[in-house]
Amino acid sequence: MAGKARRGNDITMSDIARHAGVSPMTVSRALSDPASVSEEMRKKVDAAVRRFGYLPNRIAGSLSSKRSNVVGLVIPSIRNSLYAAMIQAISNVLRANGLHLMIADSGHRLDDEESLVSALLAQRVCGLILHNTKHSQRLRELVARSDVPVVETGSLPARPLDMVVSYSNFDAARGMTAHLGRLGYRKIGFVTLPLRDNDRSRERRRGYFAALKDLGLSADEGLVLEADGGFSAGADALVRLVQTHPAIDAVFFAGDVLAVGALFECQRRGWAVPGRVAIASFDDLDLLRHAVPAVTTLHIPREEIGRRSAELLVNRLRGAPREKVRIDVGFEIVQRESS
Amino acid sequence: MAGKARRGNDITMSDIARHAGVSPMTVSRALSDPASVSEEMRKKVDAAVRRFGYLPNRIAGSLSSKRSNVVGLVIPSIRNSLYAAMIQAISNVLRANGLHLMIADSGHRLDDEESLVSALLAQRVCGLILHNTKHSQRLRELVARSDVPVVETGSLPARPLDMVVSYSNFDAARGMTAHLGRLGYRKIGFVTLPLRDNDRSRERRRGYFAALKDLGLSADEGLVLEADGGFSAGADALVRLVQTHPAIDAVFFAGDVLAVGALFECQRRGWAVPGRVAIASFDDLDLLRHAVPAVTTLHIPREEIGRRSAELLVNRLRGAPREKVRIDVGFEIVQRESS
DNA sequence: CTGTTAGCGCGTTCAC
DNA sequence: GTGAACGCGCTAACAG
Repeated sequence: MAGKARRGNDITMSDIARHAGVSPMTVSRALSDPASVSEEMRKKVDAAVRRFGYLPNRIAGSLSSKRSNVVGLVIPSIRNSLYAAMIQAISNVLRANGLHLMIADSGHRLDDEESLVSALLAQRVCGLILHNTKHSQRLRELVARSDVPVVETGSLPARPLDMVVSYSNFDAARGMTAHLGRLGYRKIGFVTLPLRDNDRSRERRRGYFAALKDLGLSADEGLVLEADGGFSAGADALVRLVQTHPAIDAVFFAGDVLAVGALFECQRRGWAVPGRVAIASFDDLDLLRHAVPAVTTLHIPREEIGRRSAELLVNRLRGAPREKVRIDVGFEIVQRESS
Repeated sequence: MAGKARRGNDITMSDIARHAGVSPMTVSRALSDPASVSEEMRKKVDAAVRRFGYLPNRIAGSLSSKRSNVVGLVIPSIRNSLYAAMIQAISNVLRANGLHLMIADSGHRLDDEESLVSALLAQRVCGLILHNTKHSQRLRELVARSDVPVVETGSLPARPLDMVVSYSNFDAARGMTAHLGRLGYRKIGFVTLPLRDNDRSRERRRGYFAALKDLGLSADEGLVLEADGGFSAGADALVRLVQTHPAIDAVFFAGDVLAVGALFECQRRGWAVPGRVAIASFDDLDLLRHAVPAVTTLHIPREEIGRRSAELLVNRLRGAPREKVRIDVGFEIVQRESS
């Protein structure tokens, strides 16, 4: 499946050259590096370009120069506002540097990630950003062979492909759990997103247990629930926890909008937050700040992650030496009214 | 700014051909149309491909065949969950058809849209989806000359570039206002997103006024407020309306999360919704269904818009005749507790 | 500063 | 069913 890119009578660089009375090479230079050409030539070329509405063919340019200006991005799900801030930041940085963005959605599936990366490499992207750090073996080989700079994000892997910009899911979850402990909560529930094929979720759960241990609280598997994303899932999880463990005094939702769903459920049932049960969330959605009560959460600098990832790629493309970079952007605990 | 796409010793089709003991042409065929090659050849080629981890160079392929497999998408803002559902749908359809997606963010600026489209056309995308229907003259020329299929969305323009898949902002806003009238509300406020460079916002406002007229209600300019996006903006707008027009009994928020911000503000102030003031929103964010009270809103089938837009492109690329298509996907009024 | 030559890695086209 | 020749539109490398 593919389509004609343009009709037959497309205007080429030679056409422009002919009409400007110069060589194609001069046109090429006038367009890509105007300073390298005399003003007279430049004017002639510019005039012809405007007159015919010439658009250079970047495909041909890329093939010839062996350099592309497209960066590939693979994310687990486009439909997740968390990533939107990151993508926006990536897009801004790339654009400021004349680069373009090709986005692919892996749907949280590892094998799909592999085929997407291979498709992106076939398109000869000049860099890759992967929001995922657990990869198939073949993906690792593909990437290694391609010699394309890669930034991984989403977590801090033990064995990075190349560069990494992320925060530690373990530290963050541990930090929030400890925070709740410090506030005096003693029976802290934990609701996680699906753990399968998702090391980010697993790290968060590990962090939760580590903090319990630090706090000298006993780990009760019954206080941990796995939930799909979404408001209802959060609501259901909260209700189940409260009903099965009436002594519960706080719940930490380690994912997407779960906490808000739970909060709404409390409003519906008239359970005071944090009076009956405190609520904490992961990720600083705008929503959380404005909800009533405002929700305690972890602020992950998603925008910064995007920006710095893109900047690292840009630097590499500009010739920065190939060295492993590992940036931990950290996180922040935002204490609000819900805890 | 651009980067080496790969190191020098990249494997080419000729390399594979040599090692498989066949001609490059056979490799090409074995990969793009396996059925056109004898099983023996196919096996030899496949073996060599796997052995060397060969990845065809789609850049070269596109240049040679004059067909690309990348679709360009321009949206006003990546950071807007409304578009996420649409993008996801587009991405799914394209992927199922072997196409890729290049995303650009115009930041709601018309001149940026123009330069982005021209960059995408330079990349020789095989199709374009534009979430915007008001374009610069040069953009219209660019697109016309390129002969690339285009789908516009976001509203139903009087003078489409090519194909259109959208709903009518006018009809939707009018429908909701009429709905509020039918429910008995008589002093209906209206909060719009910025009107500048945004025909979608303007259409919505027109729809609001048209409905007031239909209802025989007087149009009071003081009941109309322009607000930036975001929760706070919605909250502020509501408070201002209620304070300047104490008799107000409903407010229709024609944009993004404004309604939710207002609802939260009501919770904070103890204003009953819909007792003191009814609230209606535009666009069926998940959030609205789960808020307390659940918010009356317009359901715009964003996912359908994305899916059908992509399908139209795919059909064209498959050879469907070039005819103007205009699909109105409609909308639905979702009556909930807030009105 | 400008032009010439020679590819980039494929697919189209036409022979066989 | 397979191969050889040619060209896609541009840029690297070198010569002038």
